[in-house]
Amino acid sequence: MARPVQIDRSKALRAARDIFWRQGFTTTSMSQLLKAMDIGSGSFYAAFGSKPELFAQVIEKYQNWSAAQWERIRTARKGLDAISEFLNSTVVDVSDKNRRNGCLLVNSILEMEGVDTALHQQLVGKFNGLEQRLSVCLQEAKDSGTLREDLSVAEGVGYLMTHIYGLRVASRAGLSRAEASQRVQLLIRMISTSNTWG
Amino acid sequence: MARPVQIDRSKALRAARDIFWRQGFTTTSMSQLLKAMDIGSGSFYAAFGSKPELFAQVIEKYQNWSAAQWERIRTARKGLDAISEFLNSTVVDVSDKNRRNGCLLVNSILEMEGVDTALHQQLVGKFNGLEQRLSVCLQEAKDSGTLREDLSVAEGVGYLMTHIYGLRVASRAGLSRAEASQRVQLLIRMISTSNTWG
DNA sequence: CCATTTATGGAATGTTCATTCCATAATGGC
DNA sequence: GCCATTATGGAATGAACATTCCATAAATGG
Repeated sequence: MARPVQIDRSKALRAARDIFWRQGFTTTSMSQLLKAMDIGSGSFYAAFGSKPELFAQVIEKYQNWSAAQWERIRTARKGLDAISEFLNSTVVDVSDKNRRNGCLLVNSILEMEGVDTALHQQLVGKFNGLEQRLSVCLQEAKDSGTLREDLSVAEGVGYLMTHIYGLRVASRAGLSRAEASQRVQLLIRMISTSNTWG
Repeated sequence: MARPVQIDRSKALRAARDIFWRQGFTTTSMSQLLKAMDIGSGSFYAAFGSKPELFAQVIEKYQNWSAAQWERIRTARKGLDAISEFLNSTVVDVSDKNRRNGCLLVNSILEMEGVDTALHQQLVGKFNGLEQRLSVCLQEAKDSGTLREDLSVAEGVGYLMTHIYGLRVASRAGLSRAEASQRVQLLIRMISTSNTWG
């Protein structure tokens, strides 16, 4: 019938994700984007709508990938172990493969505040989901006695969120994978019951 | 002799700081900037050089203000007290006066990575200075026995830096002043010797 | 192998951007 | 009160931007 689609959609989305990750949404121009995705502008607008719409799709896919990784970890581990593993896996992801890029979601929260309110809210919402998942794990830790007695679950969630944000910024400021890994170990140690480490 | 300068330089710099703080460097256009600073383009280029040069001047002034605040705190307090006071004062600054803006320096580190390498390095350097100041205070705390015995000064610095970055992101994600203040209290409690809090 | 349909990439478009140019305004010295 | 000098704000400029347009390419059914 008609000419078939040549674009490898998921490959193109991955390329888009990487350049947005490296440079941010605003700083990445359409010409850079098209070159990185290796498609022409005609195909681009047919397939993805517009630059902001593409960005939303990238964010969505990134977030799905991150949530899937969480589920994978959850099947094997519980409580602080699960949290520790999650932090380590994101540290690896953040500091190793895409060096010095931090986290696409965190970067975008900072970039979009006051610029694109709808997208900013969407991003904040994704982190609320993370808070709930952390909360479940902390409750498990409390029940099993591995969480420091004087720390409430709510306090623990705030504590962890600060670290999750902070580690991602630090990685973009130049923190190495090894240093980040040490920081993760320390922060887990600090919320564990004292007899498990001292 | 000649027509005198009308521009109130420091007022204009403050206006520029606030709009960069709210929107970031890239997203802020010259027309927005000129309107906010309330000057014409002729005066602007005569007084500040260019948009990037202005930004560097704003960063410099912001950093000087921040360093001055640190010195003020240091004259009255030592050890963990000084750190606690510094964190609280920046939390107030970050969450109260310029709501939801985070920290101009942290925002800019994320924004400038891979975009303006020179400026990014300049910013990272400013945080190295902060690390050294934190290091001195932590050593004081160790000497006076208020720092948790099992925590080295180096570990403590990393721990604090992660929090400092993280709190600023969280504030831009919507964290209230009160919540931020609680998180500061908690993080100080966690690195204090146990007998001082429980 | 032609007709139809749709994907494609590059040229064209109109807007917005940072910057420069310039006529005018405001001062002090004469 | 005029001259020299420099600040000023708005108009002019040219580059870069996101998006649209379009001639062409690539496929299938007849």
